[in-house]
Amino acid sequence: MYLRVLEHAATRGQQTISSDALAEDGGTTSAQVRKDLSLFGSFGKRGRGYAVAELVSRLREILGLSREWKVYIVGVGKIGAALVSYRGFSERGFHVLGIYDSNPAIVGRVIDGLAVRSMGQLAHDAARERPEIAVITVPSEYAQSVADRVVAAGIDAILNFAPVPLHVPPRVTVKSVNMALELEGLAYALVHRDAAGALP
Amino acid sequence: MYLRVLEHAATRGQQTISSDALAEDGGTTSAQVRKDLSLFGSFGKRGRGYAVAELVSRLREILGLSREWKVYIVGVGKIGAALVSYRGFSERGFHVLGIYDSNPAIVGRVIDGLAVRSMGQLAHDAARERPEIAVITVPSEYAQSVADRVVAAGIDAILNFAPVPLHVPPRVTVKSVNMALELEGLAYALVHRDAAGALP
DNA sequence: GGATACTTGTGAAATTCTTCACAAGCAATG
DNA sequence: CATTGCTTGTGAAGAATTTCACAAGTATCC
Repeated sequence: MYLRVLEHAATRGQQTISSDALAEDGGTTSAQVRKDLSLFGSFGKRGRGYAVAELVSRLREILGLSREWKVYIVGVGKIGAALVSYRGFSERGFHVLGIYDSNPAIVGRVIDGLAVRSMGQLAHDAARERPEIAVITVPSEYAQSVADRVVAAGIDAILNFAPVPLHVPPRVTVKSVNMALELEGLAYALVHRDAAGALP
Repeated sequence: MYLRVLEHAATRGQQTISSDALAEDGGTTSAQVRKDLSLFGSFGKRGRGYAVAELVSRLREILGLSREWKVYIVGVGKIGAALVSYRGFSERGFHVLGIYDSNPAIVGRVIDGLAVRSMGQLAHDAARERPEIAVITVPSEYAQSVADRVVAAGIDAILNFAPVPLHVPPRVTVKSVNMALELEGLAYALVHRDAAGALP
């Protein structure tokens, strides 16, 4: 998130930025900013703040964004298809090079220049292309079994859009995006907004 | 998340569930489950566990899911369009009744039975239809100004898909879904998986 | 009906995260 | 070159969250 704020500051031609300004734009506090950054090193100058360009490249390095990542998208429903051409991925060096679906009516269809491959090919393709990340956008009921296949294919990172927790071996990292859950959080906030001590 | 696990258990015909089983399926610990639920009351029976059906309805009530919520989607790009017909929303009582875009080439197009309305209509429509929630799926650079318009239209809850923090008055609740950020978290995990003390 | 096996709810302890607050460094100013 | 105004980095304090651990309640079995 800091990286995003910093990049925005850079496009405005800003040379330096204080922890206070970074906090303001990022929706946190200056102490938090300084503590967070101090985890990785000492990037600022007292009295001046942080050099925007330098901090951007440091953060890119730390986050692992100074290289390309190969991504498979599994599940070509509405969401999956939308993600294939999502700017936000390619902008950050995430390169989608394979998309998969189990539905024969969808296999072969071309989306954004990429032909949908059949699930059966996944293990074989992965052995050759060695993608690091799989995005799972299949219905909840299939999410776990798809995750198992992805893991078996040697992929160690999963971005899960299904609203169920996935069980994977410890070498695999899973991050989940759960839109319905967030909406439910909003419903909760709306119902309890007047009540004292609402859940954060 | 508990609700989802419970509903799954219910479809299997399960009558009761222990905090241990709930934790296992939900990816947490039994103590956490009990503490979480105890915040809202005492729903279990010692020696038995929780009655699945009862806990489901209690959680639905607590989360504010025992009613319908009216939702506007603002920004009909790939993601926005995909969300219009996203099952996960309607299944939970979130009813999309208006979709908006500023692009005249898109306004009027029908998606899933719903005509895209122009941004200019938003305030007027909202005064009549009184939606509770707005989903913002516009490019980052417009997200804040769209949020301002949504807030001005009297909507108090925002689900933000743009990868920037939104600044809103305190009466408004914002939840963000940040797919690119999660992917970056995966990249970080991959880069640091062998290093000791990786970021959680 | 007593023994056994489970399981909750919850204080207390442990851990993690956030905020405070200030010494120390840098830049601008006169 | 001293003075003033900012700003970082970081120990220490404070707050929040998670885990531990166990008394007490429930069901089952013989």
